[in-house]
Amino acid sequence: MKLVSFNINGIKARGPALTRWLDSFQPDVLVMQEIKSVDDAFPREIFEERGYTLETHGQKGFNGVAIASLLPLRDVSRGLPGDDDDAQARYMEATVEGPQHNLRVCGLYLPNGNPVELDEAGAPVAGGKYAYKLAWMERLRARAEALLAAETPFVMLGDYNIIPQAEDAARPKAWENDALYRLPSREAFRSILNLGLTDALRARTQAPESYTFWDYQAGAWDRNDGIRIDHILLCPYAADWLVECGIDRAVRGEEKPSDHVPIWAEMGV
DNA sequence: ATGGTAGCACGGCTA
Repeated sequence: MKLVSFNINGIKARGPALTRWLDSFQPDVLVMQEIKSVDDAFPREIFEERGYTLETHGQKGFNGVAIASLLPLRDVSRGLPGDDDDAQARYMEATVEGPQHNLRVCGLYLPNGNPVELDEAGAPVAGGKYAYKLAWMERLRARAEALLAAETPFVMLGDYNIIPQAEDAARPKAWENDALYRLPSREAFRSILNLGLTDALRARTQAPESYTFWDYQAGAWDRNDGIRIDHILLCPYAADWLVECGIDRAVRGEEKPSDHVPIWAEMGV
């Protein structure tokens, strides 16, 4: 089964590029981020004409996630547990019924967190975007812990907005104080990994320049000024089922691309 | 310190 995460940066603008990629790559399960659409305005025909089941969790203007699957989906849930007041559409889950195993697929769009607002003691300002990011990551950690405790095989994949290590950025120095890379952000990501999850890409390659995002600005793609922020994290069961993992970098050089590219995992489920 | 680009939706925020 080919499982993919792709931050498409706006479903209404991405139609042609997305359909070209869908027809060539033919993912079995696709989780999308930044659909930037309400559910009713999502052009479902892109997927339904190709035989996909589509589940969306949208909001107006920003954010929004979706799951498309050729395999049956059940028990779809929307929203990350832990804060009933969180109105941002950034998380959904569905169970994919594979021929051999069921897999809980958790699609996520982790908050960017910029600008970083700190008080005089250096603590994140309550109500600020950086505090929201860290709180969201703690909720994600708790969700992973709950799935592990239930022994539910799962994969958490999406746009994490986290650069895990220096080798995951072309210019790490430039990101030192950024919410995507500053130490507390990386520590929060590590604490999720340290539950026993596997970074699928790093389990299969140590290749340098394994980037998934290049800014539209300042010719970042032409200069290969990229960062690795889209990740596939596997629970121990899922890590055993991982066959291969890669990044479809060429998509970034095609016409009217997203600023992210797909990251995929071949899973023996 | 700013600007550089893109998306949604049509003004300004988000990234």
